[in-house]
Amino acid sequence: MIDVSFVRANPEILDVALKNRNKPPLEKELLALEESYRSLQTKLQKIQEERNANSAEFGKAKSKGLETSGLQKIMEALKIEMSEVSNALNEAKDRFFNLLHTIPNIPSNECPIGPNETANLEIRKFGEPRKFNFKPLEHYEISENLEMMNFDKAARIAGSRFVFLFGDLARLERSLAQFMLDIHTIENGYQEVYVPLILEKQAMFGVGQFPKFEEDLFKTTIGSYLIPTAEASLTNIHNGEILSEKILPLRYTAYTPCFRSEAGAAGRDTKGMLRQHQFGKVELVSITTPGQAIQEHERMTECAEGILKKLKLPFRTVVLSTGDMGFSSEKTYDLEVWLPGQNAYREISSCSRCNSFQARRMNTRFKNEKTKKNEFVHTLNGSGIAVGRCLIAVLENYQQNDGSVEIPTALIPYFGKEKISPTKP
RNA sequence: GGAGAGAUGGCCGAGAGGCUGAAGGCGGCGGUUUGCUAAACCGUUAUACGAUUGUAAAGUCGUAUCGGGGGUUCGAAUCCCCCUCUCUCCGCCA
Repeated sequence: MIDVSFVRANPEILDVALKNRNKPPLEKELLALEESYRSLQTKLQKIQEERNANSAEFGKAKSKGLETSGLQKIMEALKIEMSEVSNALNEAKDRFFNLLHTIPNIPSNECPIGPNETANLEIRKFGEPRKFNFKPLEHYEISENLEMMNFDKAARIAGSRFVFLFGDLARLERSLAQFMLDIHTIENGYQEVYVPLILEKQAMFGVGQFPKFEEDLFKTTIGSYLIPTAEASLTNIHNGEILSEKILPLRYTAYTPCFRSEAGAAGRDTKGMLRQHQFGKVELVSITTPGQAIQEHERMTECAEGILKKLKLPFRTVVLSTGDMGFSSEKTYDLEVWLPGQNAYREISSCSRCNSFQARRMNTRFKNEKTKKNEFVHTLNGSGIAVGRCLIAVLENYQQNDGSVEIPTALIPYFGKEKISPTKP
């Protein structure tokens, strides 16, 4: 969540930020709610102070065997007043925090301002889209010809937006994940983590999934939620902790399935496995000091880009505009991979800098060595990268005229052979 | 799932209605002694929020916090209820 004292000290900034995110202004309302809850809090504290003083008095009088009925009357009156004020305070607090918790992060001024993805800014491009001497197919056409990807069978038993991968395609998914994890752990210094896939409400709140985006999550019968990304599990590793500055930055990576209800996506990307309720993703998370965050963001983005480069998949990197950014982010780079079958660049990784927005929600701090004060850490997350979409990209970019698919050179040691061919000719 | 025992500061651990934000120890920080290190000794050492002083650094006062929530009481770390988690034993199980 945002820092309210910052909002108070810097008028206008919040409303401008909200406008850039296509949201109505809230600053006035937020500050008024805060004011009303603060004044009630002060009032309650004064009553408590009086109560404590009288109570000490009462104890002394009692031990001396003095008359206490007068004091007792005062205390009883105080008690009633206290419970009234405290009820009012709780209501005011709820109103204030309910609003605060739904306010998105304030975009950095490095971000292009614009209403949606059309305002995103391309900052670099890698690779040239391959020239085909035949009409490139979409990934599901290639896969169905190979008879290794099946949506009908999945729909029959799991519903829409699920998929079966068979044989070499299942192996491709697995080898891509292993390839990515090896690079991030061995070359990029991330620690591999095996994580819970079901998290409690509190943890989802910490990373900003809750309460505003609850409908995007799958809820279990015990009231917990399936993770929509390993970011949720990894970022929460240090939930509630005070870290030593010396150990920062911390870098974590995990390969997990991700579960998304895709509540608002009805009708979008319904063909193929571009948008599924369940997909594999290798995630990168860094926890840093405020001073390290900007450089770490660049580094993390380069780590994600490195995967696409090694696989020789053409892509471009864009800075998301204010209107296209996620709730918790102050700046986001998207990597968009070239899909010849679609003749378009499509998102395959998203690297976000969240400053203290998540840390404040999780209450994750570090002790500043110089000032000896506890400060909120900064958190960053990025896909390193989405495995399901990467599989699509490999299929479409490496498809051959005869229906087979070549395996990128860097992946051959993981995949075990150089080509995927139809099982039955 | 059943039975029992627990949860106290950075860590260990006392406290069993008021004098307890909390003994003692460890660790950390500052200092004295010292050729250096070590040791010894002395001092200091929670967080959040509010009010207030100050240009600021910071100070002063107050409130809350002993796993979480509720209750009893003039007053709760301490008594009662509910929940969560940990440990031990039993059952079940990849």
